[in-house]
Amino acid sequence: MEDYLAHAKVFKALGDPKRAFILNMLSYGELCACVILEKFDMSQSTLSHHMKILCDCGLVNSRSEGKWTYYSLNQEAISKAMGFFNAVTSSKDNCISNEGFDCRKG
Amino acid sequence: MEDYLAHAKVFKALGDPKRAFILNMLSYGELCACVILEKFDMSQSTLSHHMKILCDCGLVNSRSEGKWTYYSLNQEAISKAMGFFNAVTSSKDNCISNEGFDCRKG
DNA sequence: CCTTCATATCGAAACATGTCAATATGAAAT
DNA sequence: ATTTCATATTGACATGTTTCGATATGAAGG
Repeated sequence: MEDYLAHAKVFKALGDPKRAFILNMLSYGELCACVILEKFDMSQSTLSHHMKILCDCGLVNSRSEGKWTYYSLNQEAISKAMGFFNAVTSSKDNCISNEGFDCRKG
Repeated sequence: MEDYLAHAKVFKALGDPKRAFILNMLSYGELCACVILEKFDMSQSTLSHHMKILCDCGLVNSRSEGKWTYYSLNQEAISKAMGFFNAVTSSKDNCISNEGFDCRKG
């Protein structure tokens, strides 16, 4: 279940449309917080809070340069999240079937 | 931004480790609610609530058969969620660069 | 019909989240 | 040194989520 905690933390972060949108913005390259802020109708403190959540779950990296903070994607974390979906969609032909799970047989 | 609402709804659903685990259980095939319930330390009403969230976001289909309810994955919804990650990770070489986003040039 | 069983819904309590204004921090410029 | 600017943190409030026990629904079996 611990695997699922890490995955769930990433999905929880993306569970807010604004954060999902920010992730997409960052797919075009590193961005300064002030630029991201311009695209939204939200306070500076709220954006800072959202960026912290994206960083804490590992999806986004931050880097300070003078007064500015730059954010970028962490491709490895994104690959891990995709791995969850791959595991879910991959064929399970070699695995134990669901017959053991059938409630009419218990 | 509407795209992100749909995506965010799916991610929000997976933002709970129990629901992420249930999705993985379903990757092995269709399951009866009563069987899922056995794997968790939660009340029946709580499981019903979680299954509703997984169904409402489209990730899971449900089917009634007599007294039982069977749940299964909706592969299309899963593909769409993967599409979000693909969009984020794919090369953006042909797109507008981030130069227009640079806070030092405004 | 009445009971039993599986699931859904309701109502309430505890907890988490999103948001803002105010304030703190820390770097750059004057 | 002082001010200014970008960002982070704090505290407070409204809203949403998770959870349970209790109750409702609806199918199957006596």
